[in-house]
Amino acid sequence: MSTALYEQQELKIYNSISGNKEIFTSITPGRIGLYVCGPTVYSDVHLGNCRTFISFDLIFRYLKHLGYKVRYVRNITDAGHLENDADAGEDKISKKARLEQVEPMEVVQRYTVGFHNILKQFNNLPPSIEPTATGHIIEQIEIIKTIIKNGFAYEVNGSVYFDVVKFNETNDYGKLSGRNLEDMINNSRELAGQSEKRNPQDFALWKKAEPVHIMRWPSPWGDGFPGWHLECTVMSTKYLGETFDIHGGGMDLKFPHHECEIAQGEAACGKTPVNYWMHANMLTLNSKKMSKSTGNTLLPQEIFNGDNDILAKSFKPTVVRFFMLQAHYRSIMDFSNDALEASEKGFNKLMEAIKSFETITPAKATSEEFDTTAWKQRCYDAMNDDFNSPILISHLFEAVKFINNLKENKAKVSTDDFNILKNTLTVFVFEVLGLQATDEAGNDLSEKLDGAIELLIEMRKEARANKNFALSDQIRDTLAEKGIQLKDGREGTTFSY
RNA sequence: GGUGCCGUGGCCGAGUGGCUAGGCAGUGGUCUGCAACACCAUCUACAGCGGUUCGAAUCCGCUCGGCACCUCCA
Repeated sequence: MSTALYEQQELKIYNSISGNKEIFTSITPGRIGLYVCGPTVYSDVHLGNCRTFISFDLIFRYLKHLGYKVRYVRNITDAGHLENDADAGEDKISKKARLEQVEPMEVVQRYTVGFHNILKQFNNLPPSIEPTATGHIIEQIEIIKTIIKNGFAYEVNGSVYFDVVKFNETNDYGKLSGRNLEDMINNSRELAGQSEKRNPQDFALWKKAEPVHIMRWPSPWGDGFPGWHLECTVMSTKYLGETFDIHGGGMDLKFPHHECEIAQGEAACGKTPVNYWMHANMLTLNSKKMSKSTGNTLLPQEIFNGDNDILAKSFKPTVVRFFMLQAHYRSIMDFSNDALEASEKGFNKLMEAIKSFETITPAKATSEEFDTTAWKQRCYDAMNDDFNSPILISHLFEAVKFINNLKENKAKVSTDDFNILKNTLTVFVFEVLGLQATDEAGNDLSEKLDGAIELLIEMRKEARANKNFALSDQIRDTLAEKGIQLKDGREGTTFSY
């Protein structure tokens, strides 16, 4: 009988609502409900968006690795996300559809497919359930009715608003974002009397659809569409329960989005919806938040193609992923070409070490310099400390150094330790961090190319044997120009591209 | 204006009271026909000022600089 890892490990998670690292306990032993706010599919995802989803993919992967059965729900927002202020704004999807003269669902489809495609390239695992807002209109209407019945919402002119002031009398609006309602009211920029809301802090649960609005559904309050904050409450409740384990999302969603979710959940169900709130920090470009509205963005495709002025070359998705995992998910991370190039070299070093496992023959005992069991535990300790992937990676590089010493016969490893080392490193690199070896293309074309390169290496070897260095250098340099690098080693010449 | 976060060596980025983070770059070596690659070794640090302490990058205060949220945002 094998014991699940989670029973042996004490996992600590930084809970945004308490501001502390807390020992994680799931509601149901061995099972975890995880909800992460997904994208609004009205345009291409940029690299900043991707960072959040990569952060939570790491978390999802590690929880699974620990042996938890994780139900990971991540929504697709395909309606209800307003462009601007909740009163005057237009639905983002509707706007895009209107501008491009297509059906809203064409917009949704195009960017949903694009989103999936990009995340797949980053080797993100798909969530267990990926529900859409438009697929849950009925549930949203039902929960609005409940909130109204409980006295926390009111209807005005075909729209329904959440009554924040009323809610705050019995509950605490602002506990997640560390605000209090009085301050918010006092510091509100909004002018009184301009709105049909009772208070500027009130937010829409249901919006009346103006005649021009193409996305509309019938409701007890007339034709309209649901408010943005509501879908997450509805879908998390439906698939994970009224209280579930972990809710994640980008830091910028903390307020108002997640604050509103707490309010909605408490107003509808009378209990707090989430035990652990997790917020992934932003990716910056020129030390400013990557954000579509300011145009300060980078698209993943631009990096994969090297098609952007700030990039000196292209980078593989897995290298970008590695780059991101070298920072902690709660830290702001700055993007730059130099930083990415540095990560790429480190990444290659890591992969080379993994490849060289094949060339290592275990000995009777392990050199004293490396304590394999302790090393393995340090790897787990790092991840158990609020998913500290940078520390994990630093430990992986300790192993890399040891492996290189083994390769050079400067150290020895026992069979048992070798297996621990190999399994642990492989599991953390591929399963937990979700990295991918870049040269496992393995398709027909690459096999043919490899054959051709092998031939050139053979010819160069002959030339060198005959001291025809002009020819040997020509072969090496011409291949280098094509991006194929020859590496002369003790056991002969290898190559990479 | 309100609230919160941050400032670590040439670059990226961990660490929150005493123990080398790590990667990249640099330097020195090994290897090589030369080189590249690779590997080994290794240097440079905690924004400034003051305080608490036997001891502070780490705690407290002030100053300077930057960022985020308060409006759509991952």
